[in-house]
Amino acid sequence: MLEFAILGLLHEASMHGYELRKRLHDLLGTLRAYSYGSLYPTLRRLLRAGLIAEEAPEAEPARSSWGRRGKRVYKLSADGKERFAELLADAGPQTWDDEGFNVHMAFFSRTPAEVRMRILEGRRRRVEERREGLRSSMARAGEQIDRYTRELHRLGLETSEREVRWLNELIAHEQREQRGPTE
Amino acid sequence: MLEFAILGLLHEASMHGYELRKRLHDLLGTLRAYSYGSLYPTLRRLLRAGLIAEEAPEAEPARSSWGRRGKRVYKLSADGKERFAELLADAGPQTWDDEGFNVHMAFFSRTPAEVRMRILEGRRRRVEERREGLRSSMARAGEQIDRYTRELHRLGLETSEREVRWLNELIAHEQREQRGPTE
DNA sequence: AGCTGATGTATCGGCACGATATAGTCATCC
DNA sequence: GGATGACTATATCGTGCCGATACATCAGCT
Repeated sequence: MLEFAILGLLHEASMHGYELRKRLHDLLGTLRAYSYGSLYPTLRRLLRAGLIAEEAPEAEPARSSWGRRGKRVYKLSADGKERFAELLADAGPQTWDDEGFNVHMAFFSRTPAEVRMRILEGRRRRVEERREGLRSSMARAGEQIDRYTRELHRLGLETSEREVRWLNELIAHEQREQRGPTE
Repeated sequence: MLEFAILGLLHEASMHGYELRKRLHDLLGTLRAYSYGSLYPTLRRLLRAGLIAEEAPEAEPARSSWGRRGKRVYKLSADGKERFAELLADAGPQTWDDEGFNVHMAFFSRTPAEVRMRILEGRRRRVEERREGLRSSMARAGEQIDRYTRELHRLGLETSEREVRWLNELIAHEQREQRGPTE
């Protein structure tokens, strides 16, 4: 997932790690941390795999003897663009869970319309399952259950219901666009 | 966090791994997976640490030569109860994030009242921060931003606002209880 | 000149994950 | 009676992500 997010951000512009992390943060809110403990190892992995490359450091010739460890700027390689396109076209199970859905949605404007639709519908199914799970768990043992757990379930249920409605609106909008994009 | 959840569940009743996992699931919904890949290693860790113990297998003398690998039933040890009490009394930062808060709230009826209050208030602060982050990010760049990202932020903002209201109600309820428990 | 806070790269141990293997039990259906 | 499949149950492997921490650079302030 981090790989996908990094590829997508570098697709917009070349960046160094620190900036990448900030962009990840306001892309995903506090949903995920994506701290340096995962960012830098992933960056190295992508480098080794040849999906990203290090940009030349602007002809700045070895300032001190040890060099200033200075800003490594990463850019997307041709392979990386291809890989990103593959991931964009994917609508598998990992695209309906919380973090996967958020990341994919952040890149929706570059996602093919029918893939968008499948992701949206998959996500809806997933949230509906959660909603039904909570409903039945609240119906079972209506009284004897712990007050705090009940409150927790109530909030979860309302949140699921709202998300389903939100998804319905998005899906309806997509359908309208597909039928008559210029109308 | 898993450690805390396991200790809490075993505090109610002795159980084997499979059942433990089911109970974890309807405790936490689909928020966390807590698959066997984390459950069994954690169980072993707790065994080694002496916080839980294996219950005697009911005098069933080696049914076949290799034995039926049968049900390992775990129970809380004295140390484990102590450890659970410590964790119950904790209201640190990890109790305000999504998974931590959910687990702690599930054991709220066994949590001291003032710890409950501190957790609730900490959680509220956390959610308010998220809410403010989303608000400012929506205010910044009001137009130019991607339509899908905007929708994502809108849902997140509404969800945060609802959760803050929900927390306010819970906190008010706690205060009422603390002032006049029997009224 | 010295402090502070933001920028920036990097690693460590540990926790949790999904996938997968293995195996016993029980009901159902042909 | 024996095949099939659903459920119960234990266990491990590789991998990804986490928080904490360390270490540097640099701009602005005082």
